[in-house]
Amino acid sequence: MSANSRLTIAAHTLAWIGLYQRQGHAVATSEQIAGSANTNPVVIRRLLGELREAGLVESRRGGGAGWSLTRDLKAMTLLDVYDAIEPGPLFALHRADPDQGCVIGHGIQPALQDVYAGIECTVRQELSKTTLEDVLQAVLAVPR
Amino acid sequence: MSANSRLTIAAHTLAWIGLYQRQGHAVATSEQIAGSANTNPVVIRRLLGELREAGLVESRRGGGAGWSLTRDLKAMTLLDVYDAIEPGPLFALHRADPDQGCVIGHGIQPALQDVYAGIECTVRQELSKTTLEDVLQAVLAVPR
DNA sequence: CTTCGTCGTAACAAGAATGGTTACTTCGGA
DNA sequence: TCCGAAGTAACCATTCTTGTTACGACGAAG
Repeated sequence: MSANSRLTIAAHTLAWIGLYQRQGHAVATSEQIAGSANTNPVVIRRLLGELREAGLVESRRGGGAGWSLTRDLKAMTLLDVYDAIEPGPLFALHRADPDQGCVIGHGIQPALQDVYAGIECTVRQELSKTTLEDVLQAVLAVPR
Repeated sequence: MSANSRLTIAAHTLAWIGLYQRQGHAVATSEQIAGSANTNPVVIRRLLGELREAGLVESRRGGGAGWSLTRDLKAMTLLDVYDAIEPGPLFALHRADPDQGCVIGHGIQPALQDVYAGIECTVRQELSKTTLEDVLQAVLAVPR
């Protein structure tokens, strides 16, 4: 499906900020997070920008600049993150409209739309069951 | 997520062949299906090739060539189709391995893998609930 | 045994999404 | 005023999907 790693990087980022703040730091920088996630700071800033628009994080500029959470990890689910960074549907319909003169071509889109809607609904339910706090605890529980 | 329409086109194709065979025809051609789905015959043949490898359809060459189902639409679920044409996972992990020296970097992949596995499991369950016969009936039930 | 329609498949191009990188401007505390 | 980091534009490489053309392989029909 050509899956991307945006949800992964976003979860990584939020867990990192959350842990860092618990260690007494006020803000985290994109460079620190990029170091942990092994990617480029601009990639992190782009993602954090979308998370900020969704109200999950906020940023400070100037001296002592960086990113911080707007609420506790317990009050943040993977669905919140997913909605913040993934715009489109899981499955796409036809690129070009099918032949409406054909019985199948005429009815296939409404028929599949129902199925797809049901699937997206269950995915969203599943995502909403896991908080970022759950993720952080699972991370810390991994033996080293 | 850059969703594709492969599952849609495959379902369209199978429903089309199924209906066509019920109308008394032995085989369907990629050109006929492409006309209904409003795409190119080669696109259909490529998809049908993958469905054939999964054992859902078979093809005949030479005179009177074309495609036919290997079993009834009732015995074919969207999960069978999905497995035949979608190789990868729904969500990807990091492109480059995260910093293993960092607590988050070390534990994030196992932690997220569990979550992702659970989600894929529910998606598969959901897909397995719908047969291609269900799809065809839903298509035929759409008012024109 | 030739013809013809269709499969099978390679090759290529367009388009979009993702991710990485560089570079520059803007902010605001020290 | 200085400086570190955000904000953001621009560009590129890669990959996936889809569409398209082209051509060989096949096999029934005549």
